[in-house]
Amino acid sequence: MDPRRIEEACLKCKDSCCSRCFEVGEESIFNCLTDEELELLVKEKRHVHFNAGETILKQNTSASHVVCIKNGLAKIIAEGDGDKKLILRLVVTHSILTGGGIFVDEIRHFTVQAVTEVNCCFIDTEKIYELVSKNSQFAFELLKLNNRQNIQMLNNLVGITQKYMPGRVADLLLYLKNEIFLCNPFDTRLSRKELSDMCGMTMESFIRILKEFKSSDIISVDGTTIHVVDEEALLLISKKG
Amino acid sequence: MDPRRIEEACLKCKDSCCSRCFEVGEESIFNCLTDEELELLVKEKRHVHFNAGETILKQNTSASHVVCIKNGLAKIIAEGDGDKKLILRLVVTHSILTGGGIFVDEIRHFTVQAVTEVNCCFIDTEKIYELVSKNSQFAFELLKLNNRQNIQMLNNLVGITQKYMPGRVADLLLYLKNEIFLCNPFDTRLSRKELSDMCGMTMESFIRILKEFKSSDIISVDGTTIHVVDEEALLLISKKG
DNA sequence: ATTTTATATTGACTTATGTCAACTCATTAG
DNA sequence: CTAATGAGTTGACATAAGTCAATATAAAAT
Repeated sequence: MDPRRIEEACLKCKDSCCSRCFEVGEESIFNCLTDEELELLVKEKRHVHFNAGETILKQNTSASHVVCIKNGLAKIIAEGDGDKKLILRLVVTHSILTGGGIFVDEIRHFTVQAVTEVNCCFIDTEKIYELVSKNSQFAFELLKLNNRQNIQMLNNLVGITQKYMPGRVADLLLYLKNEIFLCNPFDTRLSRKELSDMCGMTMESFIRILKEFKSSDIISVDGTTIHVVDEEALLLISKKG
Repeated sequence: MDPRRIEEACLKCKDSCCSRCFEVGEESIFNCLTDEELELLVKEKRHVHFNAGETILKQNTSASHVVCIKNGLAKIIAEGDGDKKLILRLVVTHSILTGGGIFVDEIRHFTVQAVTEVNCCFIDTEKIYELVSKNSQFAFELLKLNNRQNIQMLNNLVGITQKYMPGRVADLLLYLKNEIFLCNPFDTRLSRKELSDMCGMTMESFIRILKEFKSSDIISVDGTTIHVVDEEALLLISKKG
């Protein structure tokens, strides 16, 4: 099939097609799809733009779509009773959000909110089901994705239950630097409250620990920008508890 | 294919075959398999017996097999640094353990230990891969299983980070009664240390809360046997934090 | 520039939870 | 039968972390 067919099928969102939501050569669960399958995916998908702060997916609503992030930064929030929140992880450019329970109860188990501007596609869950049954490699990729999230959450759970606050903050900083922003002075765009919600503690506690790290010359902070000066020290703090 | 062929292929473990590790009509990820596929699964699987306390799977070893529990009770443990442990959940008769990261890094991310006597089958991971590519319904079932575990862990994570100890103990008791033992005075077979490791707190703290619940006539306890007297009260405590 | 508003920071204090040590109780070993 | 081991229980105390209130800073609005 001519690649231009795909282009054509996706007039509204131009280069935002899932086919090129990912760089050439980049790993993606869509790589394994044939042109025909890709067209099936693309045909009815919708491209949506969100401003910073807007809610992309809301917890407890029905999981009718899978979201594929073309560019931007978003946070995944588990909303508890009251106004208690836990930010599970961040999702960046080129991520796929299956949304928690698409194969179980078709309900979203978390909220996703844009941190920066976010461009993404909404893909009908039905299409995903169809692809799983048509293309076993795709099923495999989805299983992988699921597994990875499972492992990440497990590590999170162990960290949060077994480490003291400095260890958790160290883990957060390492996560932001090495897994999300991939550069060193990095601008989180996240408030102290949001950062503290990522390691399950109060904003005040988080600030105090950040201050400790600053005065120990482990990091330097300027607004929402953080510079990891002594990564070894962070690794040590993470290990020790 | 004659069902007796399967029987024959599984001489050593008789009625412990995956085909009948599950009651007739019971939901199982193996239900969707054809006789031929079932034979593939059964042909090289091995039936293993464990005594109480024995380790079935060990964290950080390579995930070469999937385990299917024919009968018995086992606990899933995430081992942290030092001797810190977190019991993630229990697995009972008719459970399947995919082991954390079979599709990602082929490493087990948790330990599984027998609480009672456990009879189970070890199925080669390769066979699972083969079935995923052959039978899309099976892939679907695996995705479901994965999703369910993901959601359970998410709820766990939110509970542990956002609830005070009484709420977490209440959740544990409700979980044991309604999801694991499915009867009311139930014998957990678990020590106080193990129970406390399930809700991420010290044994001493756990005992104190259990005492509170006893003196409030919410539960009664006899050794490892617990009787939930006032479930409404537990639900209330769980809600309130 | 000045007011307003939200976020960040700091300090004083409270409390939930962990730590340590003593003691009870049941079970097993000698 | 006693000793010994280990789990369960309790109390006194220490501390990590949360709460509340005050202040500082930055951002936005007038």
